[in-house]
Amino acid sequence: MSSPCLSSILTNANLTMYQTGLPDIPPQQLHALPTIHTLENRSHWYKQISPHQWTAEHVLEWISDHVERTKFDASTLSLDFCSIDGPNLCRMNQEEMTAVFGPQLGPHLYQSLEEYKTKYVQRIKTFLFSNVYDVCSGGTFNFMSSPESGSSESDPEFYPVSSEYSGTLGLAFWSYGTVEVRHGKRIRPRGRPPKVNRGHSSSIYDNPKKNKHAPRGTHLWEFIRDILIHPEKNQGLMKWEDRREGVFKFLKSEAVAQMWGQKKKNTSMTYEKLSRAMRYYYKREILERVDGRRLVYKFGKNSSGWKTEEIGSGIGGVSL
DNA sequence: ATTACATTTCCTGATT
DNA sequence: CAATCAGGAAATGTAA
Repeated sequence: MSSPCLSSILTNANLTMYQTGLPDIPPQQLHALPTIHTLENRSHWYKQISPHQWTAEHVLEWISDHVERTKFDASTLSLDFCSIDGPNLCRMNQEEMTAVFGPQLGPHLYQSLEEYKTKYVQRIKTFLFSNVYDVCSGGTFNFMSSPESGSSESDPEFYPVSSEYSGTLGLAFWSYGTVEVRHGKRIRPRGRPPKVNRGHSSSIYDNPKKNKHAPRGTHLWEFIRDILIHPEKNQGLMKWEDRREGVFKFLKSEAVAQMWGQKKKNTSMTYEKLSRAMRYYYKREILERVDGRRLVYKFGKNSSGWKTEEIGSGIGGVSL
Protein backbone atom coordinates (compact mmCIF):
# COMPACT_ATOMS: atom_id res chain seq x y z
CA MET A 1 0.00 0.00 0.00
CA SER A 2 3.03 2.26 0.02
CA SER A 3 2.93 5.18 -2.36
CA PRO A 4 5.55 5.15 -5.03
CA CYS A 5 8.41 7.57 -4.78
CA LEU A 6 9.50 9.67 -7.69
CA SER A 7 12.39 7.51 -8.72
CA SER A 8 10.21 4.42 -8.87
CA ILE A 9 7.75 6.24 -11.08
CA LEU A 10 10.54 7.32 -13.34
CA THR A 11 11.73 3.75 -13.46
CA ASN A 12 8.29 2.60 -14.47
CA ALA A 13 8.40 5.08 -17.28
CA ASN A 14 11.80 3.83 -18.36
CA LEU A 15 13.47 7.01 -17.24
CA THR A 16 16.44 7.48 -14.99
CA MET A 17 16.96 10.37 -12.67
CA TYR A 18 20.36 11.40 -11.53
CA GLN A 19 20.29 13.38 -8.33
CA THR A 20 23.00 15.51 -6.88
CA GLY A 21 22.58 16.16 -3.21
CA LEU A 22 18.82 16.22 -3.27
CA PRO A 23 16.44 13.96 -1.42
CA ASP A 24 13.83 12.18 -3.41
CA ILE A 25 10.57 13.99 -3.52
CA PRO A 26 8.39 12.88 -0.60
CA PRO A 27 5.77 10.35 -1.67
CA GLN A 28 2.92 12.38 -0.21
CA GLN A 29 3.76 15.19 -2.60
CA LEU A 30 3.14 12.97 -5.56
CA HIS A 31 -0.60 12.76 -5.09
CA ALA A 32 -1.25 14.70 -8.27
CA LEU A 33 0.08 11.82 -10.28
CA PRO A 34 -2.44 9.01 -10.58
CA THR A 35 -1.15 5.67 -9.42
CA ILE A 36 -2.47 2.20 -9.15
CA HIS A 37 -3.61 3.00 -5.62
CA THR A 38 -5.62 6.11 -6.29
CA LEU A 39 -7.67 5.11 -9.27
CA GLU A 40 -8.77 1.62 -8.45
CA ASN A 41 -12.50 2.17 -8.67
CA ARG A 42 -12.83 4.04 -11.89
CA SER A 43 -13.62 2.23 -15.08
CA HIS A 44 -11.06 2.47 -17.84
CA TRP A 45 -8.67 3.87 -15.31
CA TYR A 46 -5.89 1.82 -16.79
CA LYS A 47 -5.67 4.66 -19.24
CA GLN A 48 -4.40 6.88 -16.48
CA ILE A 49 -1.44 4.85 -15.37
CA SER A 50 1.66 3.36 -16.86
CA PRO A 51 1.13 0.14 -18.79
CA HIS A 52 3.96 -1.17 -16.65
CA GLN A 53 1.60 -1.00 -13.70
CA TRP A 54 -1.31 -2.78 -15.31
CA THR A 55 -2.47 -6.02 -13.79
CA ALA A 56 -3.86 -8.92 -15.78
CA GLU A 57 -7.37 -7.56 -15.29
CA HIS A 58 -6.42 -4.16 -16.60
CA VAL A 59 -4.81 -5.73 -19.60
CA LEU A 60 -8.04 -7.60 -20.16
CA GLU A 61 -10.04 -4.40 -19.94
CA TRP A 62 -7.69 -2.76 -22.39
CA ILE A 63 -8.05 -5.63 -24.83
CA SER A 64 -11.84 -5.75 -24.68
CA ASP A 65 -11.86 -2.04 -25.30
CA HIS A 66 -10.04 -2.61 -28.53
CA VAL A 67 -12.06 -5.64 -29.51
CA GLU A 68 -15.17 -3.54 -29.11
CA ARG A 69 -13.87 -0.55 -30.98
CA THR A 70 -12.54 -2.52 -33.93
CA LYS A 71 -15.53 -4.87 -33.96
CA PHE A 72 -13.13 -7.75 -33.93
CA ASP A 73 -14.51 -11.23 -33.53
CA ALA A 74 -13.16 -12.17 -30.12
CA SER A 75 -14.32 -15.77 -30.34
CA THR A 76 -11.36 -16.59 -32.55
CA LEU A 77 -8.92 -15.54 -29.85
CA SER A 78 -7.05 -18.07 -27.78
CA LEU A 79 -7.27 -17.50 -24.08
CA ASP A 80 -3.54 -17.33 -23.56
CA PHE A 81 -3.64 -13.62 -22.98
CA CYS A 82 -5.78 -13.88 -19.85
CA SER A 83 -2.76 -14.21 -17.64
CA ILE A 84 -0.64 -11.48 -19.13
CA ASP A 85 -0.04 -8.57 -16.80
CA GLY A 86 1.36 -5.12 -17.55
CA PRO A 87 5.06 -5.85 -17.14
CA ASN A 88 4.83 -8.94 -19.31
CA LEU A 89 2.76 -7.13 -21.89
CA CYS A 90 5.35 -4.38 -22.10
CA ARG A 91 8.05 -6.95 -22.63
CA MET A 92 6.40 -8.24 -25.80
CA ASN A 93 7.52 -7.06 -29.19
CA GLN A 94 5.31 -6.68 -32.21
CA GLU A 95 5.87 -10.24 -33.39
CA GLU A 96 5.03 -11.82 -30.06
CA MET A 97 2.00 -9.61 -29.82
CA THR A 98 0.86 -10.76 -33.23
CA ALA A 99 1.47 -14.38 -32.33
CA VAL A 100 -0.83 -14.14 -29.33
CA PHE A 101 -3.50 -11.82 -30.66
CA GLY A 102 -3.44 -12.60 -34.33
CA PRO A 103 -2.50 -10.62 -37.40
CA GLN A 104 -5.44 -8.21 -37.19
CA LEU A 105 -5.60 -7.37 -33.53
CA GLY A 106 -1.93 -7.82 -32.69
CA PRO A 107 -0.36 -4.89 -34.51
CA HIS A 108 -3.30 -2.76 -33.43
CA LEU A 109 -2.69 -3.53 -29.79
CA TYR A 110 1.01 -3.07 -30.15
CA GLN A 111 0.59 0.42 -31.50
CA SER A 112 -1.96 1.23 -28.86
CA LEU A 113 0.39 0.12 -26.11
CA GLU A 114 3.17 2.29 -27.47
CA GLU A 115 0.78 5.23 -27.37
CA TYR A 116 -0.10 4.59 -23.76
CA LYS A 117 3.55 4.36 -22.81
CA THR A 118 4.30 7.65 -24.51
CA LYS A 119 1.30 9.29 -22.93
CA TYR A 120 2.41 8.29 -19.49
CA VAL A 121 5.91 9.64 -19.97
CA GLN A 122 4.37 12.88 -21.14
CA ARG A 123 2.25 12.93 -18.06
CA ILE A 124 5.27 12.65 -15.85
CA LYS A 125 7.03 15.40 -17.71
CA THR A 126 4.10 17.71 -17.24
CA PHE A 127 3.80 16.72 -13.64
CA LEU A 128 7.41 17.38 -12.84
CA PHE A 129 7.49 20.56 -14.79
CA SER A 130 4.69 22.04 -12.78
CA ASN A 131 5.50 20.53 -9.40
CA VAL A 132 9.15 19.82 -8.81
CA TYR A 133 10.07 23.40 -8.15
CA ASP A 134 7.39 23.88 -5.57
CA VAL A 135 7.74 20.50 -3.98
CA CYS A 136 11.26 20.96 -2.75
CA SER A 137 10.83 23.85 -0.36
CA GLY A 138 11.04 26.95 -2.46
CA GLY A 139 14.20 25.80 -4.16
CA THR A 140 14.68 26.17 -7.85
CA PHE A 141 16.29 23.57 -10.01
CA ASN A 142 17.88 23.29 -13.33
CA PHE A 143 17.38 20.20 -15.35
CA MET A 144 20.67 19.41 -16.94
CA SER A 145 21.31 17.46 -20.06
CA SER A 146 23.51 14.76 -18.65
CA PRO A 147 25.64 14.03 -15.57
CA GLU A 148 28.96 14.23 -17.34
CA SER A 149 28.52 17.60 -19.00
CA GLY A 150 29.80 19.74 -16.14
CA SER A 151 29.65 23.33 -17.29
CA SER A 152 27.21 22.75 -20.08
CA GLU A 153 25.35 25.85 -19.01
CA SER A 154 28.13 27.96 -20.45
CA ASP A 155 28.47 25.92 -23.57
CA PRO A 156 26.77 27.88 -26.32
CA GLU A 157 27.02 24.94 -28.69
CA PHE A 158 25.00 22.89 -26.34
CA TYR A 159 22.63 25.51 -25.03
CA PRO A 160 21.41 27.76 -27.77
CA VAL A 161 19.12 29.79 -25.56
CA SER A 162 19.88 31.93 -22.56
CA SER A 163 20.91 29.95 -19.53
CA GLU A 164 17.79 31.04 -17.68
CA TYR A 165 16.00 28.52 -19.80
CA SER A 166 18.27 25.64 -19.00
CA GLY A 167 15.50 24.13 -16.90
CA THR A 168 13.15 23.83 -19.77
CA LEU A 169 15.84 22.91 -22.21
CA GLY A 170 17.00 20.12 -19.99
CA LEU A 171 13.57 18.61 -20.19
CA ALA A 172 13.99 18.37 -23.89
CA PHE A 173 16.75 15.90 -23.19
CA TRP A 174 14.31 13.59 -21.58
CA SER A 175 13.98 11.93 -24.89
CA TYR A 176 17.51 10.74 -24.37
CA GLY A 177 16.38 8.86 -21.30
CA THR A 178 18.22 10.73 -18.60
CA VAL A 179 17.72 13.83 -16.58
CA GLU A 180 19.59 15.35 -13.73
CA VAL A 181 18.09 17.48 -11.03
CA ARG A 182 20.34 19.86 -9.20
CA HIS A 183 20.19 23.06 -7.24
CA GLY A 184 19.87 26.22 -9.21
CA LYS A 185 20.09 29.86 -8.29
CA ARG A 186 17.83 31.44 -10.81
CA ILE A 187 14.13 31.85 -10.92
CA ARG A 188 12.61 29.71 -13.58
CA PRO A 189 11.10 31.84 -16.34
CA ARG A 190 7.54 30.79 -16.84
CA GLY A 191 6.23 29.33 -20.04
CA ARG A 192 7.84 27.88 -23.06
CA PRO A 193 11.17 29.40 -24.05
CA PRO A 194 10.89 31.36 -27.28
CA LYS A 195 12.54 30.08 -30.40
CA VAL A 196 16.07 31.45 -30.62
CA ASN A 197 18.05 33.16 -33.35
CA ARG A 198 18.00 30.76 -36.19
CA GLY A 199 20.90 31.04 -38.58
CA HIS A 200 24.56 30.64 -37.70
CA SER A 201 24.50 29.54 -34.08
CA SER A 202 23.71 25.87 -33.93
CA SER A 203 20.97 24.47 -31.81
CA ILE A 204 19.94 21.07 -30.57
CA TYR A 205 16.68 21.71 -32.32
CA ASP A 206 18.06 22.26 -35.77
CA ASN A 207 21.25 20.26 -35.78
CA PRO A 208 20.43 16.75 -36.91
CA LYS A 209 23.77 15.41 -35.70
CA LYS A 210 23.11 16.41 -32.12
CA ASN A 211 19.41 15.96 -32.15
CA LYS A 212 19.70 12.23 -32.57
CA HIS A 213 16.06 11.32 -32.69
CA ALA A 214 14.40 14.40 -34.01
CA PRO A 215 10.64 14.19 -33.88
CA ARG A 216 9.34 12.55 -37.02
CA GLY A 217 8.06 15.02 -39.52
CA THR A 218 4.42 15.57 -38.83
CA HIS A 219 4.14 18.86 -40.58
CA LEU A 220 1.83 19.46 -43.49
CA TRP A 221 4.58 20.36 -45.93
CA GLU A 222 6.44 17.17 -45.04
CA PHE A 223 3.30 15.15 -45.51
CA ILE A 224 2.84 16.68 -48.96
CA ARG A 225 6.50 16.18 -49.77
CA ASP A 226 6.35 12.52 -48.80
CA ILE A 227 3.41 11.88 -51.09
CA LEU A 228 5.36 13.52 -53.88
CA ILE A 229 8.56 11.56 -53.40
CA HIS A 230 6.84 8.20 -53.03
CA PRO A 231 5.21 7.60 -56.40
CA GLU A 232 4.24 4.07 -55.37
CA LYS A 233 2.05 5.31 -52.53
CA ASN A 234 0.86 8.21 -54.64
CA GLN A 235 -2.31 7.10 -56.38
CA GLY A 236 -2.42 10.03 -58.75
CA LEU A 237 -2.97 12.39 -55.88
CA MET A 238 -0.20 14.83 -56.71
CA LYS A 239 2.38 15.27 -59.39
CA TRP A 240 5.55 17.23 -60.07
CA GLU A 241 5.19 20.07 -62.51
CA ASP A 242 8.88 20.82 -62.39
CA ARG A 243 10.88 18.31 -60.44
CA ARG A 244 14.09 20.37 -60.42
CA GLU A 245 12.41 23.56 -59.28
CA GLY A 246 10.16 21.87 -56.77
CA VAL A 247 6.94 22.90 -58.44
CA PHE A 248 4.07 20.53 -57.83
CA LYS A 249 0.35 20.25 -58.30
CA PHE A 250 -2.61 18.74 -56.51
CA LEU A 251 -4.48 16.35 -58.78
CA LYS A 252 -7.03 15.18 -56.25
CA SER A 253 -7.16 18.02 -53.78
CA GLU A 254 -9.98 16.71 -51.62
CA ALA A 255 -8.49 13.22 -51.47
CA VAL A 256 -5.20 14.59 -50.21
CA ALA A 257 -7.06 16.67 -47.68
CA GLN A 258 -8.86 13.57 -46.48
CA MET A 259 -5.57 11.75 -46.03
CA TRP A 260 -4.14 14.69 -44.15
CA GLY A 261 -7.23 14.70 -41.97
CA GLN A 262 -6.80 11.01 -41.35
CA LYS A 263 -3.26 11.57 -40.23
CA LYS A 264 -4.35 14.29 -37.86
CA LYS A 265 -7.43 12.35 -36.77
CA ASN A 266 -9.65 15.03 -38.16
CA THR A 267 -12.45 13.78 -40.39
CA SER A 268 -13.59 17.28 -41.31
CA MET A 269 -10.45 18.31 -43.14
CA THR A 270 -11.02 19.88 -46.54
CA TYR A 271 -8.83 21.28 -49.25
CA GLU A 272 -10.17 24.70 -48.42
CA LYS A 273 -8.69 24.45 -44.93
CA LEU A 274 -5.56 22.61 -45.98
CA SER A 275 -4.83 25.31 -48.52
CA ARG A 276 -5.05 28.00 -45.86
CA ALA A 277 -2.28 26.21 -44.01
CA MET A 278 -0.32 26.00 -47.25
CA ARG A 279 -0.63 29.75 -47.72
CA TYR A 280 0.81 30.37 -44.29
CA TYR A 281 3.98 28.68 -45.58
CA TYR A 282 4.63 31.53 -47.99
CA LYS A 283 5.66 33.89 -45.23
CA ARG A 284 7.98 31.31 -43.73
CA GLU A 285 9.42 30.59 -47.16
CA ILE A 286 8.69 26.91 -46.89
CA LEU A 287 6.64 27.44 -50.03
CA GLU A 288 6.93 29.99 -52.79
CA ARG A 289 4.01 31.57 -54.46
CA VAL A 290 3.05 30.35 -57.93
CA ASP A 291 0.37 32.65 -59.18
CA GLY A 292 -2.15 32.14 -61.86
CA ARG A 293 -1.93 28.38 -61.67
CA ARG A 294 -4.60 26.68 -59.66
CA LEU A 295 -3.58 23.92 -57.24
CA VAL A 296 0.08 24.57 -58.00
CA TYR A 297 2.67 25.27 -55.32
CA LYS A 298 6.43 25.41 -55.14
CA PHE A 299 8.83 24.43 -52.39
CA GLY A 300 10.78 27.32 -50.93
CA LYS A 301 14.23 27.61 -49.42
CA ASN A 302 13.10 26.61 -45.95
CA SER A 303 11.84 23.26 -47.10
CA SER A 304 14.04 20.25 -47.64
CA GLY A 305 14.10 16.59 -48.41
CA TRP A 306 12.46 16.86 -51.81
CA LYS A 307 15.44 17.39 -54.07
CA THR A 308 16.66 14.27 -55.83
CA GLU A 309 20.19 14.76 -54.45
CA GLU A 310 18.87 15.08 -50.91
CA ILE A 311 16.86 11.93 -51.17
CA GLY A 312 19.76 10.00 -52.63
CA SER A 313 22.28 10.95 -49.95
CA GLY A 314 19.74 10.38 -47.20
CA ILE A 315 19.87 13.80 -45.63
CA GLY A 316 16.99 14.28 -43.25
CA GLY A 317 14.68 17.22 -43.63
CA VAL A 318 14.85 20.09 -41.20
CA SER A 319 11.58 20.37 -39.37
CA LEU A 320 10.64 23.88 -38.53
C1' DA B 1 1.05 26.66 -15.27
C1' DT B 2 2.13 29.18 -19.03
C1' DT B 3 3.67 29.97 -23.49
C1' DA B 4 5.03 29.04 -28.46
C1' DC B 5 3.95 26.99 -32.52
C1' DA B 6 1.46 24.93 -36.26
C1' DT B 7 -2.27 24.47 -37.84
C1' DT B 8 -7.69 24.53 -37.98
C1' DT B 9 -11.84 26.95 -38.50
C1' DC B 10 -14.43 30.60 -40.32
C1' DC B 11 -15.06 34.30 -43.12
C1' DT B 12 -15.24 38.17 -46.65
C1' DG B 13 -13.90 39.26 -51.01
C1' DA B 14 -11.48 38.57 -55.42
C1' DT B 15 -10.22 35.43 -59.47
C1' DT B 16 -10.35 31.82 -62.66
C1' DC C 1 -21.88 28.82 -61.07
C1' DA C 2 -18.20 26.03 -58.70
C1' DA C 3 -13.63 25.78 -57.31
C1' DT C 4 -9.68 28.37 -55.88
C1' DC C 5 -6.91 31.90 -54.02
C1' DA C 6 -5.93 35.55 -50.33
C1' DG C 7 -5.37 36.65 -45.91
C1' DG C 8 -7.26 38.45 -41.31
C1' DA C 9 -8.86 36.90 -36.92
C1' DA C 10 -9.68 33.75 -33.49
C1' DA C 11 -9.76 29.05 -31.70
C1' DT C 12 -7.45 24.63 -30.81
C1' DG C 13 -4.28 20.98 -29.66
C1' DT C 14 0.12 19.70 -28.33
C1' DA C 15 4.63 20.11 -26.82
C1' DA C 16 8.21 22.40 -24.17
